Amino acid sequence: MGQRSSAEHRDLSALAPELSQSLLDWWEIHGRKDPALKPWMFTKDGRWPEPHEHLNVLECWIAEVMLQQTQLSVVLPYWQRWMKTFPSVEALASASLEQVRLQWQGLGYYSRARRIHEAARQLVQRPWPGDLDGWMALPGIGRTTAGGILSSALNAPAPILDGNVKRVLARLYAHERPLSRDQHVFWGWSETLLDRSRPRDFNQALMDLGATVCTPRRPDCAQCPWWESCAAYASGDPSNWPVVEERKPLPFQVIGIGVVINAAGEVLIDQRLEEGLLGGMWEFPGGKQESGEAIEACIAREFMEELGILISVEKELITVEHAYSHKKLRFVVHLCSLISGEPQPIASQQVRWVRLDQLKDYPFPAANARMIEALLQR
DNA sequence: TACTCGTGGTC
DNA sequence: TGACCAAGAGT
Repeated sequence: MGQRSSAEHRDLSALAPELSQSLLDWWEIHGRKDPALKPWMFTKDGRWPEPHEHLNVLECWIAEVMLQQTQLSVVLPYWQRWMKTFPSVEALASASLEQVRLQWQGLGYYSRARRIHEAARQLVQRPWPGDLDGWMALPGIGRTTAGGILSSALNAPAPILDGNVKRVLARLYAHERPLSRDQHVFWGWSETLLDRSRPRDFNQALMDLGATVCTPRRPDCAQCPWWESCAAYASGDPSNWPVVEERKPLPFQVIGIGVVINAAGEVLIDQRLEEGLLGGMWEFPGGKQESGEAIEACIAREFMEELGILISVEKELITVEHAYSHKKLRFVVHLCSLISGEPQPIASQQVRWVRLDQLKDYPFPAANARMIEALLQR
């Protein structure tokens, strides 16, 4: 398969009005228009908004960020709780980053929480953005999120390009390269097809189509309003699109973790650096096992290197397997005792002794939450 | 461009 | 049951 230029794709711009109409007709009947599913998309009296009506921009912004790489059903309870805790941008801006992280705990991609907090602190100091570039200048908001906010809340004519839309477009045009490539081409298609008179409804319809009909596996083309125009359908097997990326196997590592308990019954935790994996989250200290190294030796070494203390490593508490986006880890967790030294934040932001009943006040990543559960049930 | 950055649903 | 993949952004 050689290089293809966008000029080799069909030009659907002349057909855009017709495609938009058939998509919106489908959406009126089959779209995910349920206030229990995405409440930020509805008016306060529970109606789908008319074209001239605006929605709560804060609610849409928070939802759009939470929905980055995260499924609708997962986001909903987080969004509900978040809007009760931080009902205004002032409430959000005046909250501590720690409080914000606690609300985000379990959602993943934790830099999103830090960036929302930073954006809120900017927004209470100056007027809110009025256009795409203004929104994109805020931390954590890229073109899709900005377009989502503007089209959802204000019905402004801004295109979007999320995973659903990319898949639909890749099939519609039978694009011959993986979704990670040719971003400008996909953006051009999304903008070409966008219904300028109903951008809110159109964008929602396009995403709903991808999520419910033009699905990754076994697309239900019999229900698709665009089947007659779809190049992938015409090819005979639409599931051949999008073209699959070649994927590398996840690297695997064993991590030794120590739960040090002192005479007062307190446990030692540390806050990770802001940069990198799980930035700013709290954890039980530990680190990578080196080749040929016993796990007990690994844990003792990590505590000496990263906290400057000597510990004795005792019995195992739990082993947790956890897959991140780009690596797979096995955490082997041992109970430990302090022999000598005062813990120092050598490789972390801070270290702290806390009682077991205080652990719930600290944001922990999912793998650590399982360790805490084992510790509390011990 | 290519890589990092989480977690849970789904088959 | 491991692999794929979600309303992507930042660097």
